[in-house]
Amino acid sequence: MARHLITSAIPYINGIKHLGNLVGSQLPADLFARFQRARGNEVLFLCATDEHGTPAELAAAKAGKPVDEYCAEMWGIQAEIAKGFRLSFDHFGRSSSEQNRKLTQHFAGRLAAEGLIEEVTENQVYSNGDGRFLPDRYIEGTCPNCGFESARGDQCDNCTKQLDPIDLIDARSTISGSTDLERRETKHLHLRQSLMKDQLNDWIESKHDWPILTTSIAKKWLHDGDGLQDRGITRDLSWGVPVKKGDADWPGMEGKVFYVWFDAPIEYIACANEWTDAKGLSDADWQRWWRTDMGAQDVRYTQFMGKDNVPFHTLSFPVTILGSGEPWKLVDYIKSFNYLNYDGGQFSTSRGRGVFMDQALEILPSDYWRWWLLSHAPESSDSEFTWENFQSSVNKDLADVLGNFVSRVTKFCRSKFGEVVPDGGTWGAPEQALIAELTTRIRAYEGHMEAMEVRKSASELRAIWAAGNEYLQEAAPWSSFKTDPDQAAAQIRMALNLIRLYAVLSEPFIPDASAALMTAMQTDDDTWPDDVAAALGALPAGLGFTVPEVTFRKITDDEREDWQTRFAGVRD
RNA sequence: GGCGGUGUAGCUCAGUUGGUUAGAGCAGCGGAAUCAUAAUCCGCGUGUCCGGGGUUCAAAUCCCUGCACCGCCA
Repeated sequence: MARHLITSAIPYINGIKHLGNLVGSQLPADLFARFQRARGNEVLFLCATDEHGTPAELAAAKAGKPVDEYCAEMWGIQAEIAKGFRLSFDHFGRSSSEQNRKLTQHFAGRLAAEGLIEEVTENQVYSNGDGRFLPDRYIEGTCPNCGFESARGDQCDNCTKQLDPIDLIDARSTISGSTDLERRETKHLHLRQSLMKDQLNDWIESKHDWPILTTSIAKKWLHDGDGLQDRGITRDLSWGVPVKKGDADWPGMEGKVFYVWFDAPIEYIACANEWTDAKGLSDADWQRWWRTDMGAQDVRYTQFMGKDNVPFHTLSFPVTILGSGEPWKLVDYIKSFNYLNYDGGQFSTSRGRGVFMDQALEILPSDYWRWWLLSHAPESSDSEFTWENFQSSVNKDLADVLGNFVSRVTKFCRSKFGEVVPDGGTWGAPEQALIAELTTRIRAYEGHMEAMEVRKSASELRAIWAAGNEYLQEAAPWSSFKTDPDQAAAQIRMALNLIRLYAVLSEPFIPDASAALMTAMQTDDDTWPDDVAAALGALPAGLGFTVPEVTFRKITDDEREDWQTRFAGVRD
């Protein structure tokens, strides 16, 4: 039995994510996790919220709440929505956890001991009005170059000139508007990534089977310009993991915290510890997933993320892992995704453009979204969501091809044989041909799922559904019933078994519908069809079933038009 | 500005290391069937593979160049 450690990029805490975020990491990760579980493998699937940093502080301030309270609340909301989408995390953690605090400090201590951390004195802008240092992008003023009035501290959006915040005319804090700003010296820690450039390069170069998107982004950052740069890993903030060297204080770093990108990926590990703590398990139970000296040597670790997260996962986090000098599990495969666009433009969190996860669940059950998003996952390039495409895909694939198959089979059986798997008759050439085709297709499906070829998997699954309709058309039990009821019984018995088979195969994509079909067929036999012929005999003659309610309803033109206008505008 | 990505049928997209008449799903057209959520099944593609050069026996696929759209710039 293989062991799969699977993580999805952790979503930032300040608000509800849109469908583009969902399809770029959590959803395909869930697909893979569900598939591996269905194959009987051991899976630990983790995700969490990324909670630290200035945006969280500002969002909390805007909501009029203490930041920890705000984060706890938003975590609850995100966790609830994740459940709504049936994301099957073994644990949904928080980067602000005690476990992550300790582990982040531990890694910092190890990296310091390995000579990978450098203390650097910098000049940064301090706002007396806010009582804090301000990151460049929270400073605004008039551009000394072009006179643009709301140039940001790092760059003027009008003339694109790179700026130093101190050069801005009438510089002010965008947080409070205060103009009482000054330069202050402050000390920060830099992670010396550049020292590990060659090691990282060798590692990336060895990954021939990774998506080109992943390796090309990693190589760009490794080799662009002066090559991989060291990065500051601390900030003058209060909301974050306090800077410590393991358990020990870090002289000169009092009142500072680690920068989010340092502690966020460590949460992948800490999350496993949160999981064992929540379950009342021992440390050994999470370490066997994360420490190659404590049982993780046979673990295969796969990460899922959008392309914007690739640099952190291919370079920064590996520096933390490798640089620690300890036997932590390094990622084996990084599956990255391009962006999903919305109706001719980008999804926009700030402008409220597009469909957000909570809104999606308000208008349709999760299976509809899961199917469309996964079958259109932006794997090779950016892809696009349009309501027309969503409507036609969902109606055709789910309602017509799969849903109607279930309907026609169960209703025909009910009218001719009653709500029970009919007895009599035997398989002939059409059945053997069907088994042969399904065997070929199911093996292909498994291959694509194993390789995380999401779109290809969806397309193969759809073909497997269609094969049922093709078989019915050829067997025509409504016709054979008139002359040879036994033959019709064998044919419909086969068709009823196809429903169970489809439920098992489709579960990673559409878990709710799958469960409903299993219930309707009155079975809990979810054995994977390694032997297709045997799988098609799982429901024996005499077994009762119920005709399911409409498995997938259709999206009407009126609904589509309504949603189209509703989600084009601005979200409150 | 620098870097990167994308540009293939009306729509959404496949096209591995260059190699037979460039493919799938949807939409459209024609037919079959009537068990079913008017669903299903079968058949049907005269596409400047963004434009222009080049390499090659052979390019959607490699090189140069132009255009368009998009993203990133710590």
